[in-house]
Amino acid sequence: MSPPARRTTLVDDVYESIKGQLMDLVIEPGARVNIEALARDLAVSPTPVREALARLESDGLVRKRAMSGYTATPLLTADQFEQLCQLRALLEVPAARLAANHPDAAARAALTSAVTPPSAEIDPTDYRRYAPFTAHDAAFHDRLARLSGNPMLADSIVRLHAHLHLHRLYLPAGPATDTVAEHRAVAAAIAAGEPAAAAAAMTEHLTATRARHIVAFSTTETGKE
Amino acid sequence: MSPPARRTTLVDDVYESIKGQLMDLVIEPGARVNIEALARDLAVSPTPVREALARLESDGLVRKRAMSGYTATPLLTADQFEQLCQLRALLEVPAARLAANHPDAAARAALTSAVTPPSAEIDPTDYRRYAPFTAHDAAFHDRLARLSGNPMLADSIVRLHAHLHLHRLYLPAGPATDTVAEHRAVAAAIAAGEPAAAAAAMTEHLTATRARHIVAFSTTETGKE
DNA sequence: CACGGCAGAATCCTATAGGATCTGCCGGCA
DNA sequence: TGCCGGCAGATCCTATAGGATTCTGCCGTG
Repeated sequence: MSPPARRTTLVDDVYESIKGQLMDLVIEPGARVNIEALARDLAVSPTPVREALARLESDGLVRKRAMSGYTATPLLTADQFEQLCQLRALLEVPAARLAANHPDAAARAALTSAVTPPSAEIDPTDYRRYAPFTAHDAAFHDRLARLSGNPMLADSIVRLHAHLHLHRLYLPAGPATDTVAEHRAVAAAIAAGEPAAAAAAMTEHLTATRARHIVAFSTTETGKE
Repeated sequence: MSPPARRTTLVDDVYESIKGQLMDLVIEPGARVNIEALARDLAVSPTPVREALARLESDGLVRKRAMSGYTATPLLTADQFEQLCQLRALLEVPAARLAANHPDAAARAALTSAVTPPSAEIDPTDYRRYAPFTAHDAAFHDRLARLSGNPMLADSIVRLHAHLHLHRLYLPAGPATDTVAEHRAVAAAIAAGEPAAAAAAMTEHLTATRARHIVAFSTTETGKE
């Protein structure tokens, strides 16, 4: 009965586990990732660990140097953070516009329920057991992205959230109440089916978010590549 | 002297090789990917093949079903192709605008030299030994994306090209001369440092490209997920 | 003729072993 | 003091083996 039947592969479990450790900062940005040590921690062999790391590399969460192993992706520099904000605006503002045009009014309204920050409503099977609020924020943006009706657009957006998340854990940032209020404005415009208002609210939110986070770079500058 | 010194990992070679086979349609979309068969072909063990496939999965070129192996990602449906075009417009039009604002005038002008379709100028070390023209098209868009000055934006754009490429190989599409002419217009606007004109030219190009390719779906509809 | 079940083969997934490479430390020399 | 070369330990990369699971073809039954 020890391993009688597995409905999921070890590699998948290991992948989620390592991803969680990276998101929780158990493995700090820039730190070297020891394959055998991870394998011992997870009580598996190095083989599935290597495969999981290969996937995480394509996700941009770790980097590989030939014959030298993996390292956790370092934090973004100030320039890179600016570029990330710029890219978010290019993707998420149109996503909000599209979501407001979604034909299913009920689905649009359901987004409003996602703005309330319930700390206990987070799916425990998901890998997001880390800092509750930043996970909630990511969940809201993910739902909105999927509501755009363009899965490829949603994937591109979701892919960016991992990097943002790491920075949020390094600073307390501005008051969460502001973020919730901005989310509420976006959700309201989408529920009302007003694309222009939704786009404007999202632009406002992203601008405010950038302002809340950019101050962290003035004090602690990593400077690393 | 058999394997005296390797400056690159076997996994990297295998990754590029499999990617090439997918791009060349040696492995057809939707086909099952046999790990051991690939390992025999490449004269390596299954271990590096598995690791390469894990990376390709994150790239979206293959899919994994637990306990059942990998399959090459099927061709896009008509809906997905529309979504891809929409996403390209969101990313590449701003990229053209940014490229036109690039401070280095020489770099902007260098893009113009990339519009000529020299079939022999393709880097042989690159994995793009497949259909020459579509590779040239991808190279042009890649260079333009990098010229935007936003590496994250460029990565998001490049990530979309793989899927587009597969479709280009399934149809002769419209005359290549049109594509080259459109590229020339985009490059000229960027070289001249005119963001609005560059954005307009890119919009035109993407619209025309979509029109050239969308007709292929009316005849052969895969219908698969 | 259609459908469900079963045995064999093929394939996948994980663990382990061994050769090759890199990193850190230590002593010698300018 | 500062720099360079070499050795030991740790780590990585690849190959191979074996248990577990899935797929395929065949047979029997309704």
